[in-house]
Amino acid sequence: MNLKQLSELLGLSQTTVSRALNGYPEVNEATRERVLQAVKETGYRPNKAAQRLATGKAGSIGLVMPTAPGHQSDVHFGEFLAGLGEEAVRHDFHFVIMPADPDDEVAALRRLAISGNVDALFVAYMRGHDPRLPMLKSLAIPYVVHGRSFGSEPDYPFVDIDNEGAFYDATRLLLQLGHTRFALMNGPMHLDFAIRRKNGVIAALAERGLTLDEDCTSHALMTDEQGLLAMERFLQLPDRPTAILCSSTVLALGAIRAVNQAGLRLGEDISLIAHDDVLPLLKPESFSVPLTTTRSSLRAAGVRIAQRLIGTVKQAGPFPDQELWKTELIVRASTGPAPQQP
Amino acid sequence: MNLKQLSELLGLSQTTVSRALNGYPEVNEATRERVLQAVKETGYRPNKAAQRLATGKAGSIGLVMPTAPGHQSDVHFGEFLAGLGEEAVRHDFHFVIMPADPDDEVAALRRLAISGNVDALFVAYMRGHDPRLPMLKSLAIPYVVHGRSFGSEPDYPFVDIDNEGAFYDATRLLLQLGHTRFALMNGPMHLDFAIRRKNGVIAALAERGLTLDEDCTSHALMTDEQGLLAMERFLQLPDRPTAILCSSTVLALGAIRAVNQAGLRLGEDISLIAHDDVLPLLKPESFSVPLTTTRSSLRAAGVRIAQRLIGTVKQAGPFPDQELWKTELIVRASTGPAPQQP
DNA sequence: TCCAGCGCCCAAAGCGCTTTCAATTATGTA
DNA sequence: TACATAATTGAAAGCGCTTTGGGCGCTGGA
Repeated sequence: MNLKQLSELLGLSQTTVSRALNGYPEVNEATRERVLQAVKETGYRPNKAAQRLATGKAGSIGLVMPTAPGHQSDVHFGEFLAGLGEEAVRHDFHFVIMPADPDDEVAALRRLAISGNVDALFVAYMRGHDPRLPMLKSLAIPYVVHGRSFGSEPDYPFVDIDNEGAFYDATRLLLQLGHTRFALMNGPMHLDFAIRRKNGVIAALAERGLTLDEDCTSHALMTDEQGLLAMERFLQLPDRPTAILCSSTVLALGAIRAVNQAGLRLGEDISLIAHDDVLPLLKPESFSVPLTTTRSSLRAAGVRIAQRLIGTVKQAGPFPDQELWKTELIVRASTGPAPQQP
Repeated sequence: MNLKQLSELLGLSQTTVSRALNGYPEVNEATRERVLQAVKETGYRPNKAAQRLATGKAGSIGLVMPTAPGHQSDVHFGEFLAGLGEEAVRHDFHFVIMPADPDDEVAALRRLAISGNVDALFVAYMRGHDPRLPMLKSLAIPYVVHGRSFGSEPDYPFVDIDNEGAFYDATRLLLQLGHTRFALMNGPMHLDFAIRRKNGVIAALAERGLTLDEDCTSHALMTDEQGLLAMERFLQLPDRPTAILCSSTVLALGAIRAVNQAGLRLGEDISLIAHDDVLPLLKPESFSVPLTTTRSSLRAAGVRIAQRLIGTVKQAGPFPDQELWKTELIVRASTGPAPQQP
């Protein structure tokens, strides 16, 4: 059943039927009722491809999913998707996911954009001086970035959290507790959030005349395994740190295993603050020693970005271009006073 | 730049250019070269919507992502997606993800199918007597099911693991170790894999004249929290189980926390076998007591299903309709002889 | 010498929808 | 009554691609 058949069945023109269905005002209410009734009876559904060809709109937002054989799938990504999805479903939008080799992201994003398969793009895993930014700007398709790109002029639409502030505050808390030897367990070095978090730590330390040692910094994928490895390294240092800043509860999972294996007590021998993306799988309050965290829901960010993207496509009012969310610092049992010097 | 402009530029007809691009044989090699060259120079990309309208093919596979405010995002889902993606990227396919309220999945799937946005469907989270099956059969769009539907005639294309066999084998191992009091920590009761796993346990127990107590069975979302709760319940039973079968390493995570909190030792007081979907986040060998598991990679299943789906769309040879993968039983430290009766 | 057959290429007809431009009728207004 | 105006509806022109049904010039066997 297509438009033509439907209109013949109703004795109307395709024009009128189309208008009736799309809510145009210039069609008689009685006629519209008839059309709607017929749609119900026949189960007619407009052909999306045709609609798209005619309007240029696809009703979808696109994103690139980094993936490759051997590429670690990222829990954070799934959670973010759930947020996007939650909002998209309210507007009858869908996603087009273009899987791509992480080395090929710029090209993949461009392909996705000019494929005409999507109305808007969502971009994540931002890096410093991210090469996707100039590309996106040249592309004339709406987009929102999750995160920012350190070193690039912030003249693009984004939703980000105050990573620097979060880690600054966390560090200050540990300083107030008397800690002086710090370590940072961070995400991959090239990622924007990692850069900013590190800066936050450094800034807070600098106020007390302290510095962050290279040995006491790790940059790695945010998996529990990497957390374990990094912590083992820290613990073997001659003058081992007592205060750990950690970029994810996933990293913390491994880190804490290392602490336990070393026979140390979390919250006493070692204080740890992790950033909590509010992953349903890893609740900081369910850790055997509940975790002090800086918190900001990844999922909520997904919802918000979807809102902005869909709103823009539907021309539903202006949105603030740039949003910087504050994080919460939630104190639990994994932080305590610095142990007395032996 | 569109086909028309490109063909004018080349002094050819649209027909010839189109054929040259799509690899039809009836075009002169020299001409084809010229066309390809021009494409490179102009950066011409065919409009997907138009292609789709003309051919009816979309180059995409669709799936429904269950989501809702408050709905737990599922790590397993993300991992599976990564597998699908890995294969899709090799064939320049993409996904269309239709987010849907879990209560609305049948309708969402139908919408997706008739939207014309996808060439094939992937279906997961199968239930007993799954209502999506008859719907899919009536739909004339290729699909592959991940899992099966207990109680439905197995006359649909699927990739599944031998859940019953896996849990049968796991139970037998524990029986051989002398255990007699069993508990099963399962996924949601309505899901197919949960039903089959339970049956596997029951079958193995029956051979020794044992039964699985209702009190010793839990059905819940596969989160660490639920694992904790279930295990706490088990441990409070007057005659508490010594052998635990567990449907996921995620559940095991919580379960083990409960074991530790109760001051019991895993592999001695309590033996536990979990099913391992090979989630990168939770490696059974990295648990403080390495986990004995039944193993089958979720990601590999994703790759395989994508292969079949894409192959079918591209008419690339016949595929076996139904694949049942064996799982591996990998013994580590979380299983040991049944403790002596006090 | 003829004509079937082949190699290449083209015009034009869709695919199913939206939207512009116009036409027709009904409604006021002078 | 006459004419501008609003209210409805239609015809037809795309959107950019694929594909059908020829057409034209050559070659080679009869």
